[in-house]
Amino acid sequence: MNEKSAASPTERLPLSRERVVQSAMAIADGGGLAGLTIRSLAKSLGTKPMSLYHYVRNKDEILDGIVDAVFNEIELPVPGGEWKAELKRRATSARLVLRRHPWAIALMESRTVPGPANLRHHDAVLGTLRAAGFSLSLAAHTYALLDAYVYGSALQEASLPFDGPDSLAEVAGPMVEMFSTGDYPHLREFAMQHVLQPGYDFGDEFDFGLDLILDGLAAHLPEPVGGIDAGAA
Amino acid sequence: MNEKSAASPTERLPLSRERVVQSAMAIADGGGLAGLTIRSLAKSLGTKPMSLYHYVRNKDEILDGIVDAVFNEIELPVPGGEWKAELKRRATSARLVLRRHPWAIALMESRTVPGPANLRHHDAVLGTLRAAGFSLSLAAHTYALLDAYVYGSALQEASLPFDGPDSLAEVAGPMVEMFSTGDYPHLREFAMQHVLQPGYDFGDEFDFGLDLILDGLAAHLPEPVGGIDAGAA
DNA sequence: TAGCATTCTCGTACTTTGTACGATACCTTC
DNA sequence: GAAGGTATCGTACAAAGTACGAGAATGCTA
Repeated sequence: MNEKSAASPTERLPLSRERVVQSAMAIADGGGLAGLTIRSLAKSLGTKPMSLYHYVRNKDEILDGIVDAVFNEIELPVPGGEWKAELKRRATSARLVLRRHPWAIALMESRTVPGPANLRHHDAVLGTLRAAGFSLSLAAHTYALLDAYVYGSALQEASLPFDGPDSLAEVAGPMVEMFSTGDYPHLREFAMQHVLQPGYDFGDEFDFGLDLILDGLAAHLPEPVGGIDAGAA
Repeated sequence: MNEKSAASPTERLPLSRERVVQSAMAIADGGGLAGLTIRSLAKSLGTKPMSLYHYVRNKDEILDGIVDAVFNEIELPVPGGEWKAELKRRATSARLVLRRHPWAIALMESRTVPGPANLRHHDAVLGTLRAAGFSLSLAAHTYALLDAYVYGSALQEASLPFDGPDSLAEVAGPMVEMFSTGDYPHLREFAMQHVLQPGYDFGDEFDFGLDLILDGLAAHLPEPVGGIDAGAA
């Protein structure tokens, strides 16, 4: 009865849809999507499972919520800025965000109703492209290409058996063993001579592709009229 | 006792790991990953849930199995062939396969132990690149870039709310409504003037990016010695 | 051919999960 | 303080993965 006022101030905050989503993200970050259950979520909020259903219709709505929260973390490009730099900044940011929340990738496929952050994001990218003189058609190509690359890169990184150059050593043993059978000669060469060499970091691959794509896109743009300040003269 | 011989020949086939995996794929194709349960799988095989556990350790092993089965459907590039054509063929094939089995994309992120078809696939791609004169480092870049693009494109297609130019009309209504608020002006323009125009097919975006990437890669290759049949003269 | 061992099948039951239903506690407004 | 909405949650059920171990089928040896 009166024990409510004695609890920590943190969990005395009233429940809200926002707190539910925030907590859900924290759980997914810590224990993956599998660790996110209504019960674990309720516990982390200091409440009981059924209380959450006052703020969300069902678990799917929570998933939609955390996906949109992820989009919210991605830096938006600024329409009117130098398009290459803007797109690179947002791509790099998106990739970092997805690395921080790898569970989001799997979710994106299943959530078909975009949230407001998602829409805002798309709008900003399209705005940047249009301001830089991209035709609608070229903007469509560009958007599809860049997004596919960013998401695909995130997907690759998420499915790597290691997590940066350090823990690479941990899987090196089994890897070498697997290739010792003589099958997969090229994979073997690739692993031994390149990936397992000191200094290799898969994360570095990202920039190569991103630059290649951006440069390729630039070649598709009509000549900038002025040539000094990127946009229009 | 004697009712066994009366059943249809189809379900009289002895159970096997292969049949389990095949059936699991069929279920996932038909009803998505959510429809694939041990119970539904057992029923489709004319048996009972626990019988499956003689052939697979657990459900995860089934998921690993169907992911590798998907890789098995992708056309391998032929090392020694014209690299651009080979890579394009395998990328196109991969994308078609992933469109046929969209559930595979979500799985790829979670499965970290590659199956034999997966390894064979990687080996063939690397072999093709090496035979074409790609350095290990450039091969790594290329592999990461192409795979990211293919998987990312598949991910995009899978999360589209529509499924080809036909059913696009179905979502046009809600789309237009959503944009009528005045937010998202660029998205609005994009939807109205481009995506919702007759003839637009998102599937066409794929080739643009693929060609851009392949052309960009070609520029990174050292000059081909002969110059007749490899790259550009 | 008889007996035994191995392989395969599956009935039962426990655990974890999402969530429906309805009761309780709380907080306002008169 | 009574009334009525708002927020919380106790209980319970259905669906799913799978542990356990019993029974049936099959093959192998003598």
